Amino acid sequence: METESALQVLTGLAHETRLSIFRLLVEVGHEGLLAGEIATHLEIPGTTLSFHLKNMSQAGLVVSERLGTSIRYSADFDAMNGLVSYLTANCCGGNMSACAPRKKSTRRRKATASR
Amino acid sequence: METESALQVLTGLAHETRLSIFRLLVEVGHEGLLAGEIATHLEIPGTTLSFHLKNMSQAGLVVSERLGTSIRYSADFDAMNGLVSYLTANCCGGNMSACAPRKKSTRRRKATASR
DNA sequence: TCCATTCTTCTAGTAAAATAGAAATATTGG
DNA sequence: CCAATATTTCTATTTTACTAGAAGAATGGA
Repeated sequence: METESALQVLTGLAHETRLSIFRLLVEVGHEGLLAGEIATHLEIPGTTLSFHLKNMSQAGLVVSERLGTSIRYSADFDAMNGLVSYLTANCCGGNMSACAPRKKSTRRRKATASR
Repeated sequence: METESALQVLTGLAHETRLSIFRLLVEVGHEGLLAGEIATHLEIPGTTLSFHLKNMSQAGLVVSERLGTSIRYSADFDAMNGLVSYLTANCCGGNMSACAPRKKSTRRRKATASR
């Protein structure tokens, strides 16, 4: 995965509405939902939904199929799975074990709590 | 992980500069880099870097430690790992195997736009 | 063909995020 | 205490993203 597409996937999820859409589609599984069903479920206008679905579709987060006058959308896990590999590529200069979730005993949080 | 913090993590990575920062810190490993080293490496002004590091710090993507007049930043994988679980939570109504990379499915449902 | 559905694109207005200079802050050494 | 260094916060400006109404396009039925 290239930086460009990793950014698309991240941007495709980094919005409250789009994250809701994705998780909803993840929950229902491969059969997905019709655009209208998503709009009703999340209570957002169709035009707004369409804007986000286009974004997510280009990012590879969802796939669509037309069914009559409706369009069925479903989550595509491939983009998300690829993202994780991308984020940890060349982790710790090749020493992957250092990237494993650290144990609590060795974890160190920063002392200066910003915000 | 809650939706709010998942969004913070995603937003924390969904920007070209911040993604570069994160991957750079992932590569160098636990020892991290000083803020100034990051700025030099990525060729961005210190104020811009600081803006992004604050963002990422609040998202839990990086941790910092002061070393004299410098501040050392390093990647924290916990937030990213938690994100993946969050994204696939309740996947396919509990049928996790359905989330594995899929084969070409011809399954199809009747187009009823009810609800 | 004409019409009702369903969804998308167009468009313009609104909101949010990013940039970077100037000023401020924390630290250490003299 | 003062100066030098590294970084952050403040601020204004610019850029990008989101929203949603109106209009347009695809589909299937009568």
